[in-house]
Amino acid sequence: MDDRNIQAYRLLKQKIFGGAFRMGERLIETRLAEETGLSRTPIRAALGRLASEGFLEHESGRSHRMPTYSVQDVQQIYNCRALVEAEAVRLTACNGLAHAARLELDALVAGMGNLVDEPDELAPDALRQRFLVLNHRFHAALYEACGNPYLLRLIHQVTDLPLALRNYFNFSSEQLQVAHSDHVRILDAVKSGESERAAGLLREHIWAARDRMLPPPNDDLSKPLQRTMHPAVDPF
Amino acid sequence: MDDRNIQAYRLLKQKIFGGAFRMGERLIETRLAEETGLSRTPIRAALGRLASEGFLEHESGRSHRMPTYSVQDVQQIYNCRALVEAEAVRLTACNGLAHAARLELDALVAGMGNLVDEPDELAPDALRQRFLVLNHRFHAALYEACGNPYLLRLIHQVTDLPLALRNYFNFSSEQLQVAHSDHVRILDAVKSGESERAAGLLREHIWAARDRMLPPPNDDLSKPLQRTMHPAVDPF
DNA sequence: AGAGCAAAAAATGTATACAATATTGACGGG
DNA sequence: CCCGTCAATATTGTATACATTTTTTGCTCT
Repeated sequence: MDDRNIQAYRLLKQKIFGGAFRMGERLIETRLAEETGLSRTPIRAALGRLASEGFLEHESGRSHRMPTYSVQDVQQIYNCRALVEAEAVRLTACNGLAHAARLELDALVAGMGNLVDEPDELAPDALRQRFLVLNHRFHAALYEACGNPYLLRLIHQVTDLPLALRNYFNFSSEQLQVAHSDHVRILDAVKSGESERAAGLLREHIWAARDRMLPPPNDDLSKPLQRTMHPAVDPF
Repeated sequence: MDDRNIQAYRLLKQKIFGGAFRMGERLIETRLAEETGLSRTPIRAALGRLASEGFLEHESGRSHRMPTYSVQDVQQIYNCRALVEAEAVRLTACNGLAHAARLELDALVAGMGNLVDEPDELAPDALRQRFLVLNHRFHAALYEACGNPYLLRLIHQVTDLPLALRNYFNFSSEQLQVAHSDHVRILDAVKSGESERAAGLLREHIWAARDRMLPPPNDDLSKPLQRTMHPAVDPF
């Protein structure tokens, strides 16, 4: 239909998370409107919403901007992730998995297992991208069953942010292997209802991801990050 | 000067948190525009932002609506509060309080102490209102020093929501007294750097508030709440 | 009466014009 | 040569008009 509001929001979110803008770059309404063929009104609404969700910065009178993240920012975001996601998985383990959820999680884990077991079937970049998408879906599916919609809201705020940042880090295939075995253990704990263990494992999993992101020893943690790669996949 | 966007946002937020709308009520753009003397554009932007922050519901083509909260919703919101606020106060205790923050917190605690010690100086409703405002500021100030802006963001999302709900619950003066002594103990723990104890006390404090909100034994926890009082104070 | 339908009214979604403000670039003085 | 000032330009903020959709109203038929 002509819900250009939704269209504009989707388009911009994809561009943002696809790495179309550099950190600190200005997102100019008129230009975006021309590029997308929409008018300024829906573009503006989408920018406002994205800013309110924390994916863009905005001060009155000036353009919306892509935020600049430092290593410290990434660490703080991952600390938030560990907090809220561990609680969600704890609740999920308490509630028990529905049949459909169990099937989906098994499929996602199997998919990631295939990727790490056959690392030569794809180019390294493509492999990483596929893994990241499956990884994101796996985490989302784990939390979906937690039963607290307000907690889910919080989770999305801090889990979607790192997606925009994945363009700034590289992962070795060993790291993917470790992540995969973490997932297996976490899912096991959830299936058997060991809620505290599941929460603990997940917390460690996120903390490990946080620490892995530390670039080569760097004096100034508040310096903006440098980008390392340009993928173009979106998990939405 | 004429940032009507900000004006509209403030005005609507005050109306929402001041209890101007019933649960489920439609917020009609043209009417709000007429009432406030602003045009539809800034009203619309403010409504969109408030919806994106979770304070209003909206589906495309229909009016923005005030959400309807059940007892279960309130419980889930308070569980989120306990989670994120306990972490924030833990961090604050680890970091240590700056001088200015310590003064402010002492003043707020003293203010609440005066209110509960002299309960007859004011009408019960006025007393409750003043206490709630000081209480909100106390909690906000406690978390401000945690050093993680992303965590602060999450906190605001779930701490501001119950403000809109305070119109649906009553508090006895004994409950205020208990809350006050909780605050004293929490602040003590923070001052002496006992981070885990501070976090634990705060978690219990929030959980107690959650359980206090349970209305008389009620079979259906997912039934919408009934309002009980009509204050008009805003802590923003 | 009450349900179903159609027309009227109301409200939202979108585009666009204009005003207010911020940004850019050129110019001149220190 | 760098810095500040001022004009030119670009961009955002706001109002408003119109198209589209939803909601209400009134009527008919059972």
